Formats: sequence, structure tokens, C-alpha cells
Amino acid sequence: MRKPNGESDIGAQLARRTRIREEALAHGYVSIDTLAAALNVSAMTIHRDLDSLASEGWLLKVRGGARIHPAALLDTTVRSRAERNVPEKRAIAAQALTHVRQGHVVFLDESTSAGAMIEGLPERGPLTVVTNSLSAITRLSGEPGIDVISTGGTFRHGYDAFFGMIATDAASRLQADILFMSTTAIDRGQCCHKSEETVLFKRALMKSSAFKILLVDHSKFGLRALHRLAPVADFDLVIVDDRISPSDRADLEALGVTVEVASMDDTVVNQRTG
Amino acid sequence: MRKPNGESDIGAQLARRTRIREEALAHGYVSIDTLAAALNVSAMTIHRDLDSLASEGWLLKVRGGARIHPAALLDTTVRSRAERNVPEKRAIAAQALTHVRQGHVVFLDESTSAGAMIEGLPERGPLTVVTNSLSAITRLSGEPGIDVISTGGTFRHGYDAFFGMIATDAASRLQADILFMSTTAIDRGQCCHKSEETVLFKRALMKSSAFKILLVDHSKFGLRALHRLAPVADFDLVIVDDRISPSDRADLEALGVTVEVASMDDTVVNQRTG
DNA sequence: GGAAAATAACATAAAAAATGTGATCTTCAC
DNA sequence: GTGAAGATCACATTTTTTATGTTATTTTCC
Repeated sequence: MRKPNGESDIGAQLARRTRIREEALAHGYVSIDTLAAALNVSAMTIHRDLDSLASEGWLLKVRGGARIHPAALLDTTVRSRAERNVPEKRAIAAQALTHVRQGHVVFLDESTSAGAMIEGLPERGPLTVVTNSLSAITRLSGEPGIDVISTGGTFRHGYDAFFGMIATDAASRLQADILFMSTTAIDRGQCCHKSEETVLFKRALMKSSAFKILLVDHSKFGLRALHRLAPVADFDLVIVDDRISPSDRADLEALGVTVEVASMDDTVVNQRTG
Repeated sequence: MRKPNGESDIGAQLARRTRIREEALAHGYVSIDTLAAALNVSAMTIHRDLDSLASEGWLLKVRGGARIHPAALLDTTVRSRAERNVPEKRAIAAQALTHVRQGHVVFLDESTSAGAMIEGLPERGPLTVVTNSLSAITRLSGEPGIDVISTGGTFRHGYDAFFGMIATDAASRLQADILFMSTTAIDRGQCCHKSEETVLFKRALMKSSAFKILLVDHSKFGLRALHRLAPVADFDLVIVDDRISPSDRADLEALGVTVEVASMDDTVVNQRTG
């Protein structure tokens, strides 16, 4: 029996669970009674929320409430990253898709930027897509015009993708026409990443690709990360969104790399070679 | 507005679409009007069915109806195989699961028999599961207690799984505690399979496993297939359902292989070492 | 052993999915 | 071109599924 108040229930469960996650992240612990009161639902509903969040690995249930799962503190998972800068990523993806030709062997990495291209690939087939991204694999494996090759590897929850020796070796032994990848940070002309196994895998992709495209939204500039992945100049093309700052753009062009700026209003594209 | 007759509508859509597929497979063509009349639904519903089946690659829509998709004629896909001998496979899977121990590295092949084990694995974790089966990967990747390793490889629609050099190499370079696999046919003590790349992959799995379990339902006995995979005696254990014929069972035991018979009524198990 | 918490079992409201109907748009044969 | 069959669209209605609450039962902890 639902609460008789007229509040909109569209996405109510999602909102409530997101709220619980935030609460848990902030305080390390949430109590069932407190949540039930604060969110104006029954304790049973909170129980179910916590069960669900626990099974997804966010929380650990304890008597009377739940603690934040240690792993959830460490990694900023795809689920939260994918929600950021969505319009930028869509614009970049749309521009990137214009470089895909029928018959191409395409490398896609596990980035959310490359992930934004997935939906647009089937209509550009026939293609062969090689990827370590689970969502790309599941989405494209049903498409008649797309041959899907998985790199395999060890599954990493935080990235929704596969890495490790198996993935890196597979990438080394294939040969692609075109690579679409992204990076966590761009700092003084270097692509950087916080995870070593990611770096190893992406380098293997780069070595095996005839044409390399880097997809970066404006928020990546000036960020730092521990491991150097590759110089930006190693890419044949960089696609950025139009909210990039003039100075970041000037820096990019000073590196001698070809840059395409994807416009967010429309499909209009402002192309420029540095 | 639904038909006011009281027929059970549970799975009605699935049943109807299966029926349409069979019809298309049998005659090469189905007409919308005929189907609407035969299935006692509106033409619009048939339209929607055909759209859906076409997008899944089963049919090609043409004016007034649909033709069978050429590819659908060639492969007996998992989707149809998975529907056969379900109770047998469930019983075998339940028995197979009793051999899984916490901490095990488990190889699972792409067979529907091994697939029946998937749902039972999380509660037996923590585990590492290595597989080429897409449904196993997607189902298990969300489970906290399961480390998922994909072999990678080229995706084959007909098997909903990955094969080829990448998959086989990955299998060769790992080491599992226990392997669960099946085969298309068992003929005179030999496991056989129609596809060569499947054979190569499965052999790699067998080489890399400390303990090898073969899952076969009674329907596999006496079938033929082109490629020899391995002698049944190479397995440490064979699990069959209780509808196996006495003579098939005697043959199995004559090979000197340990056999477990999974009962379909219950979880009762009749164990016997030959 | 008893109170608090967790789970189970069921009822109901709300949302989502499936289907039908009639209107409108396309296509194809003539 | 034109008209009719077929396809698609838009919306209403029904069914199914999901989310939730309530109450009863079981488990856990002190």
C-alpha cells in the first residue's frame, strides 16, 4: 500500500537509493530508522534498499543499518563518472562517429567517452569492433552488422571493463584501422591515468592502431594522475568539446596535433588543424 | 484493449513470437493477416512482433509479412538450444554445483548445461570464474563475491560466446581448479563437436584444468558430430540426468569413468563409480 | 528469555508493458 | 496520378510487473 500523498513517484526509488548512498558515503554509516523517518517510507522499504545496495557492492548491511563498503570509498566507479559531462561526451561522440567507415576494424576503450559512441555504431556498419568494455560488448553483440571481438581479461567493477595480461596481450595481437580512446587527465601535453593496468592496456591499443583518436572533454585539462600514458602528440587527432578554454586549446595546438572541436548546440563542427 | 477472453496471458508474447519464428522457419515466409487470424490478435500486434523479431535478426520484414533471415536457417542458435531439456540441465547443474568450493578458480564453457549453473554460483563464492560465455559474464559481473575473467575472443551469435585465437590462448595461459563443460555429442566413448574452433577452445580448457567435469544430458548419447573433442575417459567425472538409458550408462561405466546421476524429481543423487 | 531487528508473506497502489482501435501516412500497382 | 492495401502513429485500455506497506513469524543479540 503506497503512501497516499500525491508526490511524484517517478524515479523515486532511484533517488532514494542515491540519497542513501550519499548519506553512507558522508557518514560511513546509515541507520534504518533514521532513513525511514527522513525519507518518509517504511523501514521495510529501507531494508530492501539496503539489500539491493549491498548486493551491488555499495554497502555492507549491519544490524540496524549499513556501513559503506570499503571499496566504494576508493574507486569513483563508472556509474558515477558516466553521469558527468554527458552533453559534452555526446557531442564528442557524434563527431568521432563521422570518422568511422564501413568495413573498419575499430578499437574502443572502456571510457565513457568512447561508450557514448556505441549507439551510433550499428548504423555505420558493417564493422568489426574490438573492445574491453562490457557495455559495448553486450550492446553490440546483438547487432547483425557488427562483428564483436572482446579482448577478454579480468573484470574490473570500477570500470565495467576487462584489463590485465589477457586484455593487453589480445590488444597487442590485433591490428585496427582506427582507435577511439580517452584518458583521465591531460597535463602539460601528456595523457595520464591513475591505474597502471589501464595504462598498459591503452598503450597496447595505441601500438596496434593505424589511426589514433583521443576523445577528451574540457574537464580533463589540467588534471593530474600518477601514470603517464602517452604524449598527446602521439594521437593523429584529438576531439574536444566546445567548452574547452582558449588557453587549453592553444596549448593543444602548440603541440602540433590536429584538433576537432565538437559543438554541443548542434552537429556543427568547428575544425582546425594546428 | 485486450481480448476479453480469459486465456492465460503469461508469456503470451513470447509464445506467440516463438510460434511466428517456427512458422517462418517452416515456410520461409509468414503473412501478417494469416498470423493475426491464426493467433487471434490484431494485425498491429503482429506488426510489432515482426519488427521485434526482425531487429533480433530472425526475420526480414517485407510488405504484407516477413521472410526468414538467411542466417537463421544456418545456425541452431543458443536461443533454441537453451529451450531444450531444461529440467535435465537444471538437475545436472544442481549436482555440478555441489563440487564448487569457496576460493575455487572455475572454468565454465559456453554450453547451456554449464549456463544452468550460473545462478547457483554467487552463493558459493568467493570464486574466480573464467568463461567465454557472454551470459555468464554479464550475469556474474555484478556479483561482489565473484571475480570474473573473460577469455575474450571473437563473438559468435550462434553460441552467445567468444571463440578463436584470443579465447583459446587465454584459456591456455590460465590454470583452473575445476572445469565444467559439455559437448554436442557422445559417440563410442568420444566427445564430438561440429565446430572446429569450439573443439580447439575446449581442449585448451581441459589442458588447463586440475579437475574436469563433463555435463551431459541423456539426449547427447549416440549423436554424431564431425570433430573429435576428447575421449570421455579424459574427464575426472561425468554428470548425467536420470533419463539416461541403462545401456548408455553401462557403456559410460565400462570406460572406467566416474559417473554421477542427477535426479530430476528432487536433489536426490545416485552416485556410482565405474 | 525477551526485546529489537530481520525476514517472510501477503495485499495493494503505481508504473510499465502489451495490445487494440482508428486516424494518418506510404507504397505500389495500375 | 490515383486509389487501395499496407505501414505507422497516437492514444486508450488492459495486463503484468514492480514498489511499497502491513502484519506475522523468525532470528539475533544481550
